[in-house]
Amino acid sequence: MKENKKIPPATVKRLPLYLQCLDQVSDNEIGISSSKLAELAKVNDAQVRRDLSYLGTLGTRGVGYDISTLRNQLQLELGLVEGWSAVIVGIGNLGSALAHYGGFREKGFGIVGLFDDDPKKINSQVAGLVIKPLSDLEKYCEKFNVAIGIIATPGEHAQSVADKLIGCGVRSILNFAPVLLKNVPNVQIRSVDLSQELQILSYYLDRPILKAVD
Amino acid sequence: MKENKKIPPATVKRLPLYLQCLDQVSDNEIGISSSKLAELAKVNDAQVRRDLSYLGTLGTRGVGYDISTLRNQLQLELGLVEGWSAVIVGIGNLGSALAHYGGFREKGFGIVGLFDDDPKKINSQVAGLVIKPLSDLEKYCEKFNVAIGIIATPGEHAQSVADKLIGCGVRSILNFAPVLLKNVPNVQIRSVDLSQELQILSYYLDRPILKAVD
DNA sequence: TAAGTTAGTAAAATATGGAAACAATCCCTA
DNA sequence: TAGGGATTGTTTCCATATTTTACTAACTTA
Repeated sequence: MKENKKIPPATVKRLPLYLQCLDQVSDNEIGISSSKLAELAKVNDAQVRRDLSYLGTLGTRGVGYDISTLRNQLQLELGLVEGWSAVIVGIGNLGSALAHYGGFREKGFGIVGLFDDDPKKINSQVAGLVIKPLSDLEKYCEKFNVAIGIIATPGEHAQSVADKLIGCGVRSILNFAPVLLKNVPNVQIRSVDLSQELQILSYYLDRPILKAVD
Repeated sequence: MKENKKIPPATVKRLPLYLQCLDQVSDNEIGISSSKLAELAKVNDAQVRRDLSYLGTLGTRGVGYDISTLRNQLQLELGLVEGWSAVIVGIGNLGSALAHYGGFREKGFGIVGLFDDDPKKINSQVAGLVIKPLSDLEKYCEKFNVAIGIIATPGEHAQSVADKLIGCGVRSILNFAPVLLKNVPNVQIRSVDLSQELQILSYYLDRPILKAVD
C-alpha cells in the first residue's frame, strides 16, 4: 500500500496521457524536455513540470527528463507494475470486445476470467478464456486475487453484479452499464457510459462556438 | 442552430444523467420534485434546480416538474430530437460491439454506415449493415448527412481517419483509439480511452483513502 | 567563467462549482 | 378566500481546485 501523498485528480488523469505520449517518441531519443512533452500532450509546459513533480524529483535541470526513468516512475505511480487481475462480467458484444482488447494486457492488467449467466454462453470460449457462470465468481476471485471487476452487462443487472463483485473482495469497478452504481466505502467505481458520451457530443454539435471539455 | 446561452460543462454532463434517472421512475408517476430527482442522480437538490433552470422555466413552484415535459426539454437541449446520423470506422471487436449497441439508437442516433479497410471485412455484414471501404465514406456522408464519426480503429490509423471524416464534413468525433487527435476548429472531439480509465482506477487501487472523482 | 537551458516550486490568478438561503408561486383545505 | 405547506427559480456567497506566472536552482556547453 502506497502512502497517500495527495495527487490532484486532474493530474492523475494526465499521468496515463503522459505515458501514452512517451510511446510516441522515437526509440533513439533518450531524454525529453517538459516543453516537448507538453507539446505532445497538448498542455502547458509548466503543467507538465508541476504534474511530474508529484512523482518526485525525476528530471535534471538544464537537461530534461530521462525517458525510461520517467516511464518507470509513471508506471510505478499508477500501479501498473502490480500485475492487477481483472474479470469481465457480461460477455455480450461489448464484453467480448473488452476481452479481446489488447490495451489492457499491454498496460499490465490481466484478464483472468469471463462471466455470464446466459446458459447459451457458458462454457464457450472468448479470447482464449472459457465463460463461466457467476456462481464461479468467488472461486476465481480468491484463486487469482482479483482486484478489478469490469461490468458489461445490461443496466438492469449491473447493480447486483457490482454487489457480488464487492462481496468477492473486488476493490475497483469499471462499469459500462448505463446505470449509476451505489457508492460503497473503499471501493472505487468508474463508469463509462457510451450513450452519455454521444449525448454530450450531440449537445455541442448544435453549438459550434462552445467547446466541449474533457 | 441553437443560440449559445452558455451551460457549464459540469451541467451538460449531468443532463444525460437526469434523462437516465427519469427512465427509472415508475410510469404512473406524472411529476417529480428536485429533491427526488437529486436522490436518484446522487447530487444535491439545489444543484438539480440550478441545472434545470438553464433549460428554462420548466417546473411549477409548489409542485415540481412534469416528467414528460422535463424529458422532452432535456432531449431537445441535448439535440436528441435532431436524428443525427453517425458512422463507425474500424470494425474490429470494439467497432462491432458499438454497431450492435442499442443505447445509441434508443437515444435517437442512427448508425448509417460501417467502414473498414481490411479486405477480409469489406462487404461482410455486422448488425445488419454492410461494411464498406473508406473510399465510400464521402458518398455516405453526403447521402446521409452524417454529423458524427465514431473511430474504433487501432491508434496508428486514428488520425488519418479523423482527417478523412472531417474532410467529409463530419463535425463531431467520438474517438476510442488510444491517441490524442489534433484539434480542429469547429469540430468537437471526445475521446474514450479504455486503457486510461483502467490506469486511473489502478492508481486509486493502491490508495483506498482517496476517492476518484468523475 | 559566462551564456543558455531546463527543472522545481512558491505564489498569484482564474475558473469553477457547490451549497445555502430566500422570495415567489402554486396547491389544498377549511 | 385566507392561510399553511410545499417546491421552484435565482441570487449570493463560499470553498476549492486548477492553471498560469514568475522566479530560483542547477546543469551543459563553449
